[in-house]
Amino acid sequence: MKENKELVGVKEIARRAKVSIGTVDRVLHNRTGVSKKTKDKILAIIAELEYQPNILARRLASKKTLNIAVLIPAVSAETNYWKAPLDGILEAGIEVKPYGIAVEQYFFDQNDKTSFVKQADQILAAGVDGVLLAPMFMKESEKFADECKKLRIPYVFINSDIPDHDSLCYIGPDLFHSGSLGAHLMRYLVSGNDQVLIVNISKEIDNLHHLLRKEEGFKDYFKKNGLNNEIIKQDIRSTDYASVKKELTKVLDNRAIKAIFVTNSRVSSVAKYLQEAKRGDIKLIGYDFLEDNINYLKNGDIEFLISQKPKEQGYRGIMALYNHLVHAAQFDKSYYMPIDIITSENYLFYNN
Amino acid sequence: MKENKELVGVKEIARRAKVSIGTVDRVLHNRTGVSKKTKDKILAIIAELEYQPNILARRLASKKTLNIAVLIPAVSAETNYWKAPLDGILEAGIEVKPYGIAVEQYFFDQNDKTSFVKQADQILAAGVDGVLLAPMFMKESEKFADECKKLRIPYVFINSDIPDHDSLCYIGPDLFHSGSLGAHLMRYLVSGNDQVLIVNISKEIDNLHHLLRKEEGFKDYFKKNGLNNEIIKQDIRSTDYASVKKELTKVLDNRAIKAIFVTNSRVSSVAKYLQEAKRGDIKLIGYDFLEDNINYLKNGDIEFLISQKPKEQGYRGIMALYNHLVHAAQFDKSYYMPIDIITSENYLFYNN
DNA sequence: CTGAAAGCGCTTACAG
DNA sequence: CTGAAAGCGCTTACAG
Repeated sequence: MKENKELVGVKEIARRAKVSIGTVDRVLHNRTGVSKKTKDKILAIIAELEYQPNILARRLASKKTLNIAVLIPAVSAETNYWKAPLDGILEAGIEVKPYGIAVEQYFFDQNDKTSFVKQADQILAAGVDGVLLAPMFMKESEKFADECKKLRIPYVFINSDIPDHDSLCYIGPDLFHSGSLGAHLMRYLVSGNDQVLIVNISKEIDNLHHLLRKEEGFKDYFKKNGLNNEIIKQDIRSTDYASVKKELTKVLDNRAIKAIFVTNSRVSSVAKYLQEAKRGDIKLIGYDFLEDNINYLKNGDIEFLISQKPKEQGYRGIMALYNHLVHAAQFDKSYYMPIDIITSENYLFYNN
Repeated sequence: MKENKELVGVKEIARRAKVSIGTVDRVLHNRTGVSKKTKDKILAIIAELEYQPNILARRLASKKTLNIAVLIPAVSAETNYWKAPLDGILEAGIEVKPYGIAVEQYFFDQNDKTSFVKQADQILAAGVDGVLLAPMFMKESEKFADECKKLRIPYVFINSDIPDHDSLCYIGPDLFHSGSLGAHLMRYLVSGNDQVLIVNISKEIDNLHHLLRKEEGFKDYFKKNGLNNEIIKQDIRSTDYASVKKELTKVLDNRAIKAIFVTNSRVSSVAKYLQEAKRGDIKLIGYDFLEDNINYLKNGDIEFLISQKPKEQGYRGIMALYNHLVHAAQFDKSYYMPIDIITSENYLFYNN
């Protein structure tokens, strides 16, 4: 019963349509130079046979490799968060290489828009078949996306989204719910009227909407559940430890704060401060599976870390492009990552 | 600089060795009928060139498909836990199909060893290239594994392990740490001298070592952290609700239990009981992302669910065999799944 | 023990 | 607008 499947190939289509396989190939790829009449006939046969091209043969015969460009922040001394997505990208790259896909990285500096633009231009100049990018800088990213669109180059966003911008898809966190989960966990750490502190640490204004979105989700949870804890908020716009220390001292000295929610991976500097200041009584929740953070998690200085599979984001981003380019696959517009909770008891088994 | 890579193929090897490509193919596949001398010469050239076979061409030319057999419990009315691994298996199956891999399922009844043996025999009779199995029944699984080994059929264990049995690898949970995490979460729900109850619900003695291992991890955490809560344990060997109810009533009526840890997915029947008995004061932790459980999680009857990526286990199992059969990949002996924590705030984003 | 040829299902020039 | 041929990098008989 499967046997008839065996016969379905360009050859069989050509036989039925009484044309050569070259012509079949032309309509398969929507190339010009085929009369409407024969094209329609071939199309009908393709539909009838439910023809599925053999991608092995296709990629073998067409010697050209498909190029995917990756545009993400460089791993910096300041934060190695982007190491994880890069690992995922590299892993996927190895996996798809045998199928004729080449992945090339273009790194930019998170603190420098011009480096983003420069790299984006490089990609355009190189001429690629697909792009995976972290659209950190709104305006610049939109511009780049528009260029890609014009050139009919598919692109995928990871880590943060620019909605309604015709990306193939978005792969990353749902920030609002991430914040709500933080609040939910917070609930196990405080009671009654304990005061809670939210801390945003970032000097990059462009990214601030990330943090704010988490903050919203956090506050929403408390309101929705009728909790009356006072929630105080502190923005820290210099990321060096001295500044963090100064700001924290100021807030904590004047209040009876019982627990802190740090909206990004900088939670380790808060942990460091609490340790130094001997404030083990204050519970801490923060973000990301980074070595520093894990160390504080281990000794109990951090209670929970929330993580959103940074490695998988990179991996899936490449795979989405691969599946689109090679298998012409369709996707959901958004693929939200799970919101993982990491504690001292399960961090050993976490894999990004 | 990459250009020389292009030349590396059977043709180039044959040219250098001054033999035909047929002979190269023979040594590539370790077939008989090649003199030691030419074989050595070819091997040397292969090594020197760092030859990597083109798997596209390989699978295209060799028309035969590779068959992978899957031996797992059937999804039953009693529990649909195995739906998730099956989904993962199916997904992987679709993914590898274009590369000439066929995946076939063989289901057995968790409560009937003979069905396992029967299906195992079927697989042996069918003659396959690889096996993915859940070795629920120890002795029978060992026997089957030994047969596979004799026939040089690679096999992968999922969900539970039989150590030292030459499987290609094991993909599943680390049960002990899973239990410890349960205890860690429990700590947020109880205080001081609150009593804690562990509940095992299962009629299948074979699987009991699973549950016991989790129990050990749970208890170990309390001991290790110097907690003095009294831990009571209750085994329930009939899985119907009436029995669960009866047993729970008995335990709970005589004690001031503050929280319950259920060692498997049956946590929903405990939740049901607590709801009926209006014991919302008792906190509940259990296992697995199943619809019933999630419903109780949503209304707060269950506080935490622990899950270990059942779908991913199936997916990775197939992929491991695929990578081994097609790419001759090597693996770690054990691949432990992350231990995920699911709450009312993040279940929407969980994906097995 | 070894080689020469055909073929896997496509794509890519080239010719008309 | 269409066809015939060569070739992608392998494997598979078959012949010697």
